[in-house]
Amino acid sequence: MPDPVRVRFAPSPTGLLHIGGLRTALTNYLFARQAAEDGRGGTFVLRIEDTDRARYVPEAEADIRDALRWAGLALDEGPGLGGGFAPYYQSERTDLYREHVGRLLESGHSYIAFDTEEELAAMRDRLATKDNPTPRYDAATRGQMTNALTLPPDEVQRRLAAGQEHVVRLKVEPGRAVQFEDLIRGPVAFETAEVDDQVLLKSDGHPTYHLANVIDDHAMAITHVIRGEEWLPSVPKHLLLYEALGWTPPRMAHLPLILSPTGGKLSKRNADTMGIPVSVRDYRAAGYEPEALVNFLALLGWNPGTEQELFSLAELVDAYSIERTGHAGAQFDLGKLQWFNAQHLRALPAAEIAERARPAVEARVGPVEAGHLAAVAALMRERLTFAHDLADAAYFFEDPAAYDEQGVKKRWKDDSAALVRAYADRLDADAAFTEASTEAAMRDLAEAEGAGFGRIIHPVRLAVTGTTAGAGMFETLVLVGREATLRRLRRAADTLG
RNA sequence: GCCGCGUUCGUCUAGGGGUCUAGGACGCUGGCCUUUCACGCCGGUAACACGGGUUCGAAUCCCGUACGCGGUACCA
Repeated sequence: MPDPVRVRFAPSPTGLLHIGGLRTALTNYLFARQAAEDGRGGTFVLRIEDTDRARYVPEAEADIRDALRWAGLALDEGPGLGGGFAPYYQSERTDLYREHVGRLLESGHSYIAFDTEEELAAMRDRLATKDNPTPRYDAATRGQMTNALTLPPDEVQRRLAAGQEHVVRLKVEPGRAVQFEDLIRGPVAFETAEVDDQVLLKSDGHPTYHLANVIDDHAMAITHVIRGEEWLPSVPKHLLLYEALGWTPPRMAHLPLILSPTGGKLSKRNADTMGIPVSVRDYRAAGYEPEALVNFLALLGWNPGTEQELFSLAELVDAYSIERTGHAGAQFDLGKLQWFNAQHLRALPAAEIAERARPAVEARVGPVEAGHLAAVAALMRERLTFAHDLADAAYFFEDPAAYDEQGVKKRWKDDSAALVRAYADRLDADAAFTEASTEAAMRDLAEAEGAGFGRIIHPVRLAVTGTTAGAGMFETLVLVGREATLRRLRRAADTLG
């Protein structure tokens, strides 16, 4: 019986959670949930990889949690959530890393190095050529550096006793092939000659990503490592570490990257110039529904093999299979995300759309009554891309402040004022004021005046809503209400002449 | 430069030797519906990077080239 499935999302708290990070989290979440449904365990762990104190941003963790919660990705284990593998902050696991570094030092799999940053830079400068612009610290060069492999043992001891700053490096022996089976890409192979003597323990005493990651994944019984493709090149380092520590590595899956709409890296700067949000917080602020973002992200680089495109999170859990993930980077298409947004939005109950639209609507027209707002949402749902688009239909709550210029030019004729006034008079006598009665009133008027229906309905819409577009005219009138309709009709007749 | 990973409509993708005159979705577009705008429905546009090979047969397998992306840090 295989070990119960445990996966982790291990962000570094260096800034706001990225769209790419959310995708990684989502994939891990789906993998865990599906395993859980199949009775194979399925624990989704959050681990905070705060080993880079220089880039540490205190607010980042809260942002990450907010983003996950908003997206509906519930955690099973992590800081503050319990689980038997605490602490979940790497900054609190330093002793564990030091202990294992001690083992690696003893077994000869790693060594101490004293080179300063300047010395490393000097080495690279000295060794760099046109054909080899970035020389590595590895078997070929370490003999020229200042480390426990080149210094006499007593000198090493003397320096350590004197408190000289140092790092611990992984001793990588060339001449071996390291390979593994990626869940998404299949067999991937590397030569150890291409792997550098990676720093494992930094001079500030903190581990690097590679060390902490391997130790924690093992210590936390992680069975599947699912992360972005940018990590693929560091897999051999990790595999060598697992081997040196005598551990069985977890299964690994490297997700294709999310690219900018033009194919490049979806960096913050890059995205900004294209008007694309990059942090989850920005998507939220822009009015994207979490269901839509999740659906869109899931389908970026993955498909169910059927023609279904609209998925809820629960449906994704059932349909997901990591083997069906594509291998190539996927360009981000904001237009398609917006389509997903419209689809998910209109699938919501009217009352829910109303509540999601409420902040934007109230910012525009002040407090609105829930029932009325829901009725407006029900009428307008098919015309919305974002919930906040409902605020554009402010005429349901207040008289139009202006009339669409183009619309007036096109629809407001010489006889419009008279017809609108006449229609107002008829509605004045219409006590019922229903969709049927208001429509009948207009048809009667059209017939009595010998005017085309369009001669009346368009000016009426302009008068009542200030625009030329919108839902059914009579449904709109009923929602606007009798008093407001009459007032607007007469006012438009006066002001537009 | 080197290493790794990729490459089907503009974009997301289906497809894994014959069923591919390459399917779906977004976008764009023609029409229908509707005396508004949308929605919906019907239609159109548009792709197997290139060159060799294997095979009776290749979008699918192999090799090479080109191009793209990632990595090449005491960042993750």
